[in-house]
Amino acid sequence: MVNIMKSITIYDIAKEAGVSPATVSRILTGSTTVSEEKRQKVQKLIEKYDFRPNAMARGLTVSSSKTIGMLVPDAQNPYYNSVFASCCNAAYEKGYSMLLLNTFSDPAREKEALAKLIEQRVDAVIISGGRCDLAEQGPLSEETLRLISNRCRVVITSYSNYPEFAGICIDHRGCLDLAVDHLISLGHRDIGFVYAGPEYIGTKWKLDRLKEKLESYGLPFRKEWMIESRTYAHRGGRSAAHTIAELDQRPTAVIALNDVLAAGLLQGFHEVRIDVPGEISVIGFDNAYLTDITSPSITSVGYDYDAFGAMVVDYAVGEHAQDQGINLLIPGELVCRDSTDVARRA
Amino acid sequence: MVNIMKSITIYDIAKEAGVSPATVSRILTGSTTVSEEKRQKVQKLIEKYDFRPNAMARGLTVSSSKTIGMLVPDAQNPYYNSVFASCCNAAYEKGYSMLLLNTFSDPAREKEALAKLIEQRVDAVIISGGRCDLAEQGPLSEETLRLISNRCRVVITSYSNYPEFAGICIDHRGCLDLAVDHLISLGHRDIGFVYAGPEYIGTKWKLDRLKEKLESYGLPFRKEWMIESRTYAHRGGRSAAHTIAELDQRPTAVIALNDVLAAGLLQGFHEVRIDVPGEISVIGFDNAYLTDITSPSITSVGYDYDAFGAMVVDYAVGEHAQDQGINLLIPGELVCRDSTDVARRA
DNA sequence: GTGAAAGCGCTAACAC
DNA sequence: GTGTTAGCGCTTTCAC
Repeated sequence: MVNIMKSITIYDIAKEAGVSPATVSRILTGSTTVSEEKRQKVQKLIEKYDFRPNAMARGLTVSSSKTIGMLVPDAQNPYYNSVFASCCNAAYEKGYSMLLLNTFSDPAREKEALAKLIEQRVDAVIISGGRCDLAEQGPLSEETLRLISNRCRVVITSYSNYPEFAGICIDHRGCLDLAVDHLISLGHRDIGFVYAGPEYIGTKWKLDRLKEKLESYGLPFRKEWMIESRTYAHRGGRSAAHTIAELDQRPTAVIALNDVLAAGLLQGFHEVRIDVPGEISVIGFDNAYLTDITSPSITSVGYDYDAFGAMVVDYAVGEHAQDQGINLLIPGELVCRDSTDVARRA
Repeated sequence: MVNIMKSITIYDIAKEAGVSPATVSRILTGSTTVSEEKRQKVQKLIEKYDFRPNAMARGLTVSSSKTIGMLVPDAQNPYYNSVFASCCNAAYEKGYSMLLLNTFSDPAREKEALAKLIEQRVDAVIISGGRCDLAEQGPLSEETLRLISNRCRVVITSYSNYPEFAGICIDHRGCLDLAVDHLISLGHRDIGFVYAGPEYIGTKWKLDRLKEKLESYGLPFRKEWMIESRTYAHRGGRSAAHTIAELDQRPTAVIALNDVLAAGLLQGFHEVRIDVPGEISVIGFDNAYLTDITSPSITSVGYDYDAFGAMVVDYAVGEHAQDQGINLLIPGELVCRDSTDVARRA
């Protein structure tokens, strides 16, 4: 579908101003000094016609589109949404625009989307979630590697084992520490964990760290308190709550892999009349906005999404080109709400 | 920042295949038939090098970028996020990519973002929220109009009073009907409403319709049951619940402008020990994912976001070019959950 | 400081 | 069918 009207060009401006197109270009880019007189004249015409230089033409000559592509499994998901939105803002500040493509974690679609971004000649692609989040990142397929290689910068929002990609990753271990330390400071010693997707880095790191940490404190790491859910959705937390309710000995606090599972725990405990935080404390991760609207509100370890986005974009636009393949951690921040309280033994 | 490596072009492919660039182009676009022999040879080379045609170059010659720009007040907001995500998918199906820009409802930023999209030569821009959602849409500023006019198609995700723009709008009146009919079918006669932003179309249409509707049914439309909150956030609903709790005569059901306010009502009623749905029913709009995770879960009138996005994109890519300036309504869908029940008088 | 001209990578006449 | 060529709208040498 073509645009309705042939739009105005620097030639039109140049002719009317009685200067050369090069001069108009110089004014646009500010590359060289131009006599004040001509600058004025040209500027006036630019405003008169609301002239906007064609980014495609410019991109063609300077080999840069000033766009960044982003691949996410599902843009609807609040987490990816947050990351994307913050990247958008950071990109805007740097004069870039963001293109978003959903992959639905489908490898074929992923490849297709990547190809599309390459065609657009994005200056960088940000890959979020999916295979990149696996604890054991398989090698990139030869195809993907070739598609990417030398064509644009790549940063993944996870820990990167790929020498070609920079990784900006949430400090899952540090986040877990924050959660456990908070619970311990409230007197909890019996701590459970509800999680899903142990093959993913965020889960694995937290689980491993929890074990390490509890043992180092001489606290029990009990198998039956570590509940693997089949889903990240709230119903996973809900059924975990029922499981916990039936335990002979229950933990006094449970950590949920994310806020949605934590919300599910709340629902489940509510159903079986276990009071939160009176009888059991609950803490989540991500500090999603839903933490505020539940009853009780949910204590959560979140992150500064804006800082996250800014960091990702910094790498994407190549401000740290020397650090190819490096990994950076985004620290967590504890936000106390009403779902955690001092431990009370039955 | 330039890309690292000069990428391969149709000329390279053509030379190696011993054909002309035009032939390669023909194969790429499928515009004319090409001899099977040459097609094979070229195809092989395309795969060999993972050649991807430069979209900027193509766009420059065909005057179309195959991209759609979208302006939203805040991409973090779940509603805009949903709309954007569904547009993304719909666009993908049609071979378009989406560019997203945040305006933060700031006119200056809005103009800047619009200019940016124009520079990118997007084929269309989708404007969501902000001034477009006002019930009284002021005339477009001369500047904006000039910026847009004849440069690309525009569709707004609201009712459009602008002859230049198509409007795809949620059927707020129909949605309200659905909510009220549901409550009436449960025996409710005393119905309240909690809302914010009466200057916005979604609010105004619902409020007006509620009055109309209750009166037509001979039901009370009581001033003190119509509670205007200063915010769309959950705390608005919470304080509304407290207000309602102190009423001499309370409604048996309350409609909230959106699910977040409904969640706030739940919190508030919980605090003052009013049982939902036992003593009072609550219903929201948008069918956001949070409706499932609250206790009780929230009955809500939602919409088919995918259909919404598909419709918006259809107009954006000009499949209904003849219908410039037309308005279309997206119907609501009632989703019953646990926050509504039969009316019980005290 | 400024203009002429080449070139970015593609498509679309236009010839053959 | 296929090649030649002229743009698309910009930036950027290279002269002057």
